[in-house]
Amino acid sequence: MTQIPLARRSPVQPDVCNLAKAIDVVGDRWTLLILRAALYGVRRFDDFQSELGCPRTVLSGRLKSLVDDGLLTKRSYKSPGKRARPEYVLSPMGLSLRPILIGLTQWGDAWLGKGETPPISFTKAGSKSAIRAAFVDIEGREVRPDQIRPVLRG
Amino acid sequence: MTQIPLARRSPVQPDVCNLAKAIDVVGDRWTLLILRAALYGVRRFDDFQSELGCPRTVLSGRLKSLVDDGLLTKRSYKSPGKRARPEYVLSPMGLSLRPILIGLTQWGDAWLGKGETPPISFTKAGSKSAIRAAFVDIEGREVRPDQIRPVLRG
DNA sequence: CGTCTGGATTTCAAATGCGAACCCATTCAG
DNA sequence: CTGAATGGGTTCGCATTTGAAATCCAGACG
Repeated sequence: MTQIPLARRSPVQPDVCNLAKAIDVVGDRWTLLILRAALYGVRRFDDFQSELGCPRTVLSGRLKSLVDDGLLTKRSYKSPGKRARPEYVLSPMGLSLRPILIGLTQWGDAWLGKGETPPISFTKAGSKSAIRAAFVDIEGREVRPDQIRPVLRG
Repeated sequence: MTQIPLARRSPVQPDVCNLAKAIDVVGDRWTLLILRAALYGVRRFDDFQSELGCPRTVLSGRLKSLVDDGLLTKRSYKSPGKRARPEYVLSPMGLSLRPILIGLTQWGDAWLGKGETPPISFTKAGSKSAIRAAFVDIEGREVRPDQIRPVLRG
């Protein structure tokens, strides 16, 4: 039961599509795992490395791309008595991916979690009930998925 | 100005984390591009291929994984006078990724679109004003990003 | 001075990727 | 019946990317 009508082609060419561009930037296993860690507060090369267990070459390359693309900012930190080291923190551009990664977490909870209680959930400050990713109209009221309509420019 | 406190490690081990599991399933350039096309209504092997321009071997493999993982359903279609062919349609599991891909589209519009009008946008049925990805509480009221608090199980 | 430590680059085998050509079953045209 | 066309793949080499380990490098410290 698919509401999506058959198409031979997407209505938007991949080279104009910002979704395709976004996939180019973040659509990679390691890149997404790096962003996941960054959103949890990881900032340092070796911390990323021991968290991800990925080759240092790969990590080094991905961090560089993420900095080039503007998702991470490279800056120095200095613990007293140690030499200055770079750390990688999320820029506003990177931070604004949070809703998407939280949405993906909840998708994983729903479909891959095997019925177990999710290890992490999200609430509104001061409240105990969970929040979830959704769509809202201009006044901030929820729009159900089946109410969403794509509109092509033209 | 990062509100995220420094962490040496994510609070949730990757092998328990449903975000990490989700990334394992969809965190791949081609996989995401396939899902993008599928959400636009593409269903057939050659249509995917000519849209993505990816090697047929890769496409064949990714479609197989997506079917195995439950995001796509393989079924037959038959145009009159032609022989039966398989087509790949989104399952409910795959369809429920829509909000995430739309969110990613809007992220791309905001950060990668170079100020141009996005080629595609989304509205609520019957309305003309755009909708956006956000968080809502249990009653469907928007929660601002700075109000979000993670809660660990345990 | 020599050592330690966090951050990276070099090296090289193994895996994955790519592109092109090929295969297979069916349907249609002559 | 023969032969081309069509949609959906697989096979085959080669190029790139990965992975794991070893190495390098700069500054603090004893």
